[in-house]
Amino acid sequence: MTTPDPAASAWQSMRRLVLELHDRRGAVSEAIGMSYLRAKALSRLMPGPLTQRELSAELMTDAPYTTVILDDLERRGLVQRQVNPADRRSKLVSITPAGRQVADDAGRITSTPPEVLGALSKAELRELARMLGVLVGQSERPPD
Amino acid sequence: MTTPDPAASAWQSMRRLVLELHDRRGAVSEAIGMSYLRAKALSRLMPGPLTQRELSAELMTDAPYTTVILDDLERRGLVQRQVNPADRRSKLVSITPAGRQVADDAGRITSTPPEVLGALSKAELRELARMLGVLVGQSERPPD
DNA sequence: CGGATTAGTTGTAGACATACAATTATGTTA
DNA sequence: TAACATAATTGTATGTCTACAACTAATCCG
Repeated sequence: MTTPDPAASAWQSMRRLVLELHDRRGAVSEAIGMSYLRAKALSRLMPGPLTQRELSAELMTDAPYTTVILDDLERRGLVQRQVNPADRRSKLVSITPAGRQVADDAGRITSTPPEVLGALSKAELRELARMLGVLVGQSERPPD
Repeated sequence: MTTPDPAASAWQSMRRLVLELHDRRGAVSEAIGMSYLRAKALSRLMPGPLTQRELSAELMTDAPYTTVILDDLERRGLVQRQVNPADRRSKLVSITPAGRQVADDAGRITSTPPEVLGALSKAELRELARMLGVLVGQSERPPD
């Protein structure tokens, strides 16, 4: 027997839960009638407008494909592009009310926790959420 | 302020950690020179041979695409197909030593926990691993 | 035996994503 | 102003995945 490494075990369980046992990405695509990446683009625009360059970075796509995605979303009336007054080379992409509607539908699916979380007590869930919150916070913080 | 739901918070943090902050799928594909799905196929064959039908179910792919994937993996010398002596309609797919090598490389990348887990104490990590283990176990168990 | 079922293969079509080259418009800087 | 850099677009090529239809071979069952 190898000594179990709790960090490795936790990480592998997390991956298994998110990527396999409770993957919601297919359900999202089906529910809103567009690819997961398009849904992700809408969700990134919820807090406020972004330039295409910024959106490219969020989605990890190159500029040409970002154009393709936005052409699609704009045709559907879910986003708007307008020239950035501060730098007329770039365009600010903003989400429309219809786009918010779709993003909300998608968000409802992805963010609803799997029922199985009920297997833990309220106290355990609070502790779990706290620890995972720390990990997210630390991951977002640039390393010192 | 809405009352924070710890289950929803935990789930969203998990998704964010796995899908965004520490996604390894791109790195795996790049490292081993094939798609993530092919890597996943190899990993599923590690415990032992499967029929193509069983492998299809694991990968959530239909039979024709499973054939395509296996043609590719076989051409690379990473898997072997042989007629199942117990049912000559089906074929048993087994991983080769070269395939194990590749699967190990991929596994090393996906299963290495992000350094940020060091932000939690040993005791916290044990508790985190325990709770996530419960969730995985419950998710795999068919609902009563 | 003969019909139905199952496992796998071949082929086709299309959506989606990645990558790169070339171009236009705008902005920055020497 | 001229040279260069940046943002976005257009176009092309390719890899990947999903879905379906049609087929062969083997098995099961009435």
